[in-house]
Amino acid sequence: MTYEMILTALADPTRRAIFEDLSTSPSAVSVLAEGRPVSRPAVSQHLKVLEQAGLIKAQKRGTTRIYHVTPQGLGPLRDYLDEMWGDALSAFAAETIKQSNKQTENEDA
Amino acid sequence: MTYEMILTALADPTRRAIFEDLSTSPSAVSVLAEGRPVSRPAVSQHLKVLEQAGLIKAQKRGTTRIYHVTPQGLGPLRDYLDEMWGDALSAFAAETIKQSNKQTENEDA
DNA sequence: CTCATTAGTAAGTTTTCGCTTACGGTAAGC
DNA sequence: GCTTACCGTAAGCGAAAACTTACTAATGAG
Repeated sequence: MTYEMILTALADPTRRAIFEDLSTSPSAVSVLAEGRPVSRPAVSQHLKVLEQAGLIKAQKRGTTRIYHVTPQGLGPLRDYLDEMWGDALSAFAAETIKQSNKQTENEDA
Repeated sequence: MTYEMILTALADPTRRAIFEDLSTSPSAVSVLAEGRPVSRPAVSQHLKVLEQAGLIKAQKRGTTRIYHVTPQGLGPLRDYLDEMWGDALSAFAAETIKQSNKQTENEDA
């Protein structure tokens, strides 16, 4: 939901790999666990974190649960990044102007 | 440098707060540590992680070191996000078409 | 030269987190 | 109904990470 949860969710390598897998095509839990060096419950726990972050959702079909990526899941992080990017640029610009002014003051003296 | 390092760097709340502070305006280490519930060495260690991720840089001035945000520091993460965003959308679209086809098959039968 | 200020580093501790094993719960097949 | 397959949850463990308390280094002021 929030960009903080998305960041912590994508910070872990295993969890990020699962998310990237799901970004290609939806898949069941046991299938996701097959190709990985971790157990199936570990994958389940990772899926829970990803789901709480709003990145994926489950779709029950019998006993199996098909997980798929949420289309706008990365939205909050994207917005946060845009905001920070703007702040960083303006902060850098402001500092450049500041330096320029100091330079001018020195020239004045 | 890489988007993995940026993700792990921004995942920690304290580190993210420091980065957001620096996005507003450059600051020295002791100043950054003042308003926070952690010690100054802890801040130093966080700054090291942020610097290795390419998000900030230091500027020596006497004994003090002024840290400032790198303008293009968030670039790699931004690129990664754009790529994942595209994948997520196309995966969702592909699944929608798949469902639509299955629906048509049922209608044919 | 001495002392004070600023900050990075080392070592040790505490906490967090990812993983495993074990268990419970639900749906399908015989 | 009984078994099998699939999955989430709980509890416990070990490794990683964040934090603290020293200590060391470098620069400026007196």
